[in-house]
Amino acid sequence: MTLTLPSTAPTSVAQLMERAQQLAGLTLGELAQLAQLETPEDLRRHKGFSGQLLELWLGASAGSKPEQDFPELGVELKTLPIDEAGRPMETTYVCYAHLTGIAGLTWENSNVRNKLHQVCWVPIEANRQIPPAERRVASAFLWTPTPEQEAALRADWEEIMELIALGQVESITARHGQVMQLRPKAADGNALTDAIGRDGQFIQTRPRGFYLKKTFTRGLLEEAFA
DNA sequence: AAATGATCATGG
DNA sequence: CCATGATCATTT
Repeated sequence: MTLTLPSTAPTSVAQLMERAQQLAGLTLGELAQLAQLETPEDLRRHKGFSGQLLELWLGASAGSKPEQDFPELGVELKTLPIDEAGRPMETTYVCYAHLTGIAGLTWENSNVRNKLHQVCWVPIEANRQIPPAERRVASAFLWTPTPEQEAALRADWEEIMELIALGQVESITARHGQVMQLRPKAADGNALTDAIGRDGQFIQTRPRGFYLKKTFTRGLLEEAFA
């Protein structure tokens, strides 16, 4: 059978995962060609290529929205670059971190929890030695945090958000958090945004985002393929 | 070698 | 600038 681009969003989680599973074993080059797209020689200036290609193949709504990729299904799509041993090569970006107006924000209504409540992970071979076009999509899997995983995510989120609320954002480094960290997330070092300063006043600082640490996503791969 | 901090492209 | 898609590249 011929693989064709979906014209509509999946209507069920099962259909989404079925679509994802059909992509396993194919290369990014093959998927790009079938979608009439060019595969970049390297991802240096095309960092979002893999993710956007998979969005297309799974029927995710295009564009940038602070919501899930499949809002009707409550599912977020994440590609996960893996090495030859099947381990994550990079941390995983979760979402932008608001640095002001966070009073009353709780884990339950946070963007992080919303995004990670249900994720369709699509591992992709990503060894730097393999040209993007030859990288293969691996077996996708659906994940919902276990109570233990959610507790760990929540603890990190609460620790980091409290520091932000207390005006300590500039003292937060990627070393904070056991499974999730806060790191710069911007076009360049000149980007600045409002944050709360040490004395409660507004300050300008580099925009930040939440990222899942590799040890965490490595665990997800292990439990999915154990 | 691994991890942290920095950066690239795109659309609204 | 915010937010999406992430990976790059310098520092440890």
